[in-house]
Amino acid sequence: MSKEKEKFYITTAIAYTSRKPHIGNAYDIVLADMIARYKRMRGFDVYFMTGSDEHGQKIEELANASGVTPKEYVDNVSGEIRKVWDGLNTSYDKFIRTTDTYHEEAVKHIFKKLYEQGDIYKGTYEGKYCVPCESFFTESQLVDGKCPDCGREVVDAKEEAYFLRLSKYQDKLIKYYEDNPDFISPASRKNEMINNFIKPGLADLCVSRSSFKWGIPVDFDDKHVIYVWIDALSNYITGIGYDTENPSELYKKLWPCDLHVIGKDIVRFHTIYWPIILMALGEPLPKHVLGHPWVLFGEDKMSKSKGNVIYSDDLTRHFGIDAVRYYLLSQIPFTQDGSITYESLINVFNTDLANTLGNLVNRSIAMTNKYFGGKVTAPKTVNELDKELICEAKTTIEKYYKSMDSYHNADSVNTIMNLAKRCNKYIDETTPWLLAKDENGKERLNDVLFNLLNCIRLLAVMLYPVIPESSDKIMAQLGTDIRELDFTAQKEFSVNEATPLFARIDAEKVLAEIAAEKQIEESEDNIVTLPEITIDEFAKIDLKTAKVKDCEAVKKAKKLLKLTLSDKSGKDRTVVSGIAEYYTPKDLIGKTVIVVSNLKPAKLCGTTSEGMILAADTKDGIKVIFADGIDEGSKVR
RNA sequence: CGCGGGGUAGAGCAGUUGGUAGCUCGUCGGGCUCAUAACCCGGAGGUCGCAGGUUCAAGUCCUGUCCCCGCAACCA
Repeated sequence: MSKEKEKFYITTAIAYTSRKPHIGNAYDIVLADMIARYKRMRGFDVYFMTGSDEHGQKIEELANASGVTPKEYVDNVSGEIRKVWDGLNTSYDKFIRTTDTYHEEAVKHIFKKLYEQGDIYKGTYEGKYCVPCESFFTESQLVDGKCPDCGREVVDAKEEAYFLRLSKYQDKLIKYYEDNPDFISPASRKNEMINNFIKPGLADLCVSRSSFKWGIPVDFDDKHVIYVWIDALSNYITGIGYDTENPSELYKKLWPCDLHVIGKDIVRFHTIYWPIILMALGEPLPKHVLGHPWVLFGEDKMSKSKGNVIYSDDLTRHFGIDAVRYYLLSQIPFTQDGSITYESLINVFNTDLANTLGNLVNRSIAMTNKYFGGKVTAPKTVNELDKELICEAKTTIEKYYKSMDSYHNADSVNTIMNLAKRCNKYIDETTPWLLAKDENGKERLNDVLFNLLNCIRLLAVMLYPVIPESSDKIMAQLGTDIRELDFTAQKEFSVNEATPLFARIDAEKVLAEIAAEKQIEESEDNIVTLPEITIDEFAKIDLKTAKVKDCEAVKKAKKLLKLTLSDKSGKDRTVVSGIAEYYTPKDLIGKTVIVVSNLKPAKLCGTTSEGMILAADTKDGIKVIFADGIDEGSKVR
């Protein structure tokens, strides 16, 4: 307990408050939590910060759509984020919100300082502008040189905006990379940054917007709000009391940050923009950025529109917090994307937690109670089998330190579980139940059980960062609180009653439960009630039957089919529909469908669509509504 | 030729600087009974996407090629 504890400042990315985070978003903080708990265990004075990113156009739009103010909107979602983080038993010290007053003030000061010293300058943002849509587009966003939203002509336009001079710091940044080879991990991400962004030359970054209001205003030019880069990234310093004039004691103690834990999609912002902002401020750079992969659902990226989103509270309700943490921390690879499914989670839970670990703890403690009334003492002799076990325990600890220190979380867990398996094997090798039957076996039996319990103690300690609650339970059952990772630290055990840690999960039963829940949810989703409309409003929609004369896939598009429809009006109608995943052209030709014929034409992937055909969203995908046998061109109402 | 990631046992993954191909689950067979139908041992199963090249030696380096997945485009 020295006063000179080394500090360790760790952060997660701050979560965007557009909607409730799913399990993939939560991976970020669970991973950071494991590292934070580990570092505390190793005696560091840890400061662990997370939070929510609450500004931007999208929030403004979402708030409008749900009829609340942006602040009300983000208050709600930020609360949800905290609930999810807490529901995963994460041990953060501070939760920052970018709408916190101190943050907003500090960001204004940062922006102003950078402007005054010339690192931010006022320039013009040039692009293509669609007047009716009031939107800017880049050349690459245009479809056939026209507005991607409405298909109309766009004009060259300029808008005032503030820019951050990145180019000025380019060489310094490269030098920092060279001097600090460990700055970015995994290493592959670093090459990506250098090759794709730095080498081609850094373009100055637009750091303000005037197209929306929900942001921190530029205090010397109130037409503009500060865009996400400077706002969100600055949280890492404002959250610990940075300000351009009088940074806090906490800031002086903690900065530079030891580790930013972030997703691979934002590595660029944290390894290029963020260091440059800091260089411009004259502050030291973070020591390490860890860009972790994504958690996919099965093969797919989780997304609301795909309907494959998994939320951590659903998972913890069924399987417990530690099961979810264990899965994330043991099954997601270091560099490439990992995947989660209910089946795989149940499988890992049963084999690792219930069978290997839970059963080991249970059988060992049960035997100690049964044969010795719960008390065993350190052995006086050590035989070959014991030596092997103890040796394995020692190398496990070394490997554990090594993989944890390089943030290879899954490797660490794997290493620990191997020791648990070794313990199970030790039981087989030493056959305690036979020793118990032999009057002369008592002393040997004591030794065996002590060695076992002591290894289990080491397991519990090492697993603490992964499954803190279960780790504490194991320690409680062992009746010890000695947390040194040293085999000799423990001299005797007086264990408590053995109660199962993880009850095996009946996969079929639980999967059926989940499926049932999901169905209820979906039917609730389908009952979404839209505002009432009058019959006159309905009459504005011109629905007609039409025959599919021809159909082909739209080139360059995965989801689109181009249909040529005949409705007796004398003129064929082209409709593009996003059903290519469910229908082939052959399925549709000759069929009669219902078409919304007075829908405003739109251009999709270069093809103009003059209407839309009716189809139902079902849990098995999209089903076109056919009207075979009805004369084409009939009015539908 | 839009950008990026990947193709290693049935499934999911490791394979550091090139030197006899590993792990988990599953599967088949055996053992044990302290324990949560758990635990332990053994077997089967891979020409490391394909084709060339460099090398005494390539999953590992180089070239070409095929396929898959993200992003972008797109769900009228």
